[in-house]
Amino acid sequence: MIKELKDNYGHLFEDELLNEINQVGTFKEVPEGFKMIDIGNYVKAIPLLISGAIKILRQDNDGDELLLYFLEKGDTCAITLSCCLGQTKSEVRAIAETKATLIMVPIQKMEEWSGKYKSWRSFVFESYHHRLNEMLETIDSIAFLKMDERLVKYLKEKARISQDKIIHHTHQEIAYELHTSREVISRLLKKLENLGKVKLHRNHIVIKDI
Amino acid sequence: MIKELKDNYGHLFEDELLNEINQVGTFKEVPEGFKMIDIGNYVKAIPLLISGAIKILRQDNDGDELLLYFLEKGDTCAITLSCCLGQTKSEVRAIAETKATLIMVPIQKMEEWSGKYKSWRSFVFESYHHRLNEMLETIDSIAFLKMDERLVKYLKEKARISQDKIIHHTHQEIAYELHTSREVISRLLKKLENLGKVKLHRNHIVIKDI
DNA sequence: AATTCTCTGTAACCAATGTTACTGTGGAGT
DNA sequence: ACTCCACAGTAACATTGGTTACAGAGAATT
Repeated sequence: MIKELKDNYGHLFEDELLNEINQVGTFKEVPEGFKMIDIGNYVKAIPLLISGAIKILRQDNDGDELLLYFLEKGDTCAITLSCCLGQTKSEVRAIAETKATLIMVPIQKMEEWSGKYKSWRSFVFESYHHRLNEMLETIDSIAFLKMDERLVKYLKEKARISQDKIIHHTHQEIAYELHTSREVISRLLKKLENLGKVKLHRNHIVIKDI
Repeated sequence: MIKELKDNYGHLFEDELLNEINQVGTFKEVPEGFKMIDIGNYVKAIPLLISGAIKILRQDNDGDELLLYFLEKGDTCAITLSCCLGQTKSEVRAIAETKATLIMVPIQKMEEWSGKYKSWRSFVFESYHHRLNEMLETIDSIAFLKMDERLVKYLKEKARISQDKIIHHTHQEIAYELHTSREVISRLLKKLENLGKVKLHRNHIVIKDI
């Protein structure tokens, strides 16, 4: 494991901390679509993402979903961190967007390292900062953008995250993540296709120029 | 100052830390409507709220506003904290919702105390946790609720924050904070009045039963 | 090949919200 | 008392997005 650790977190943490992580952390590989945390779950470990992407979703009481943001290489989940500390239930769902590898660190280390390593504190604070900004970005999108703009933003982000011009989702799946209906997404995608920005296929969408 | 400190933060911090805060912090009183931080400002001090309430607003490029949440007694602003650390500009605007008193702590102390006092770390983490949850709550409202439900929630929250059944706002002001138009608010308020839930007046609204 | 199932396309309609335009009204200032 | 002005009421209309309903096209299964 130590190599992946160094490659991804070596510039952040001192050797001593890297060694500690290496000792107590467990390496984990999850397939695409793997449900890592569900709403109401208690969190037992802090994930440090090595590769791949995790999507974080919010769900209301009626089961309606909304995509909040993605975690990428070098990220950890700030919401998880605060769940660890407060020993509270998760307010969000985390699902592997792509195949992902991560290191799981037992939550007891969280507080211990926060006192001991300045770099760990910085990492945690930085992570919170990053996450708050992602949340603001999400709020901007749903508050200030129209659905067509949100869809374009969504497609761009998906393409970036998966490093692939082909979005492997059905219209229904996109509709869930943007919290709208399939018909609306079909309608807007067709408009984008007519504008030459995408090419629609069964089960996937090719990004051309957005 | 030490009395206010003890009263509001005595249960959180050990005496040594309280003394340090007392030494380096400056007491500040701001009137209702005072603009404490604007978008793009750099943050020079961490506010610890003693009394009153601060509203946190988001604004998009077109100047459209949206109320995010309130800070109350015992709270600090997590967004401010992360701005301090990263030395980045504020992404939000902070305005005193009521007359407020607070203690301003120089940002250098942030990192120093984080290493030194467990209680300070807990406070900061707890604060982030709280703020992330407030953000989720805000997202829920704008993503999952209709405008009439959002308005009711808004009125309740305003009444709670100001401890007053009378909301001293014009329809236009409410419209800004909910990011909609004055006409929409007037329409919905009139419905609420017809249902006997509020009583409308010029420049204020009396909450009756919501 | 026939059947079934999922996904997509699309029209028609409805509900919620935003916009335009105008009226009335209470209070402040003269 | 008169004028002015910010605020509130409201109708009519436009737009966006959500819903219903149904058709057709692939893909998978029998």
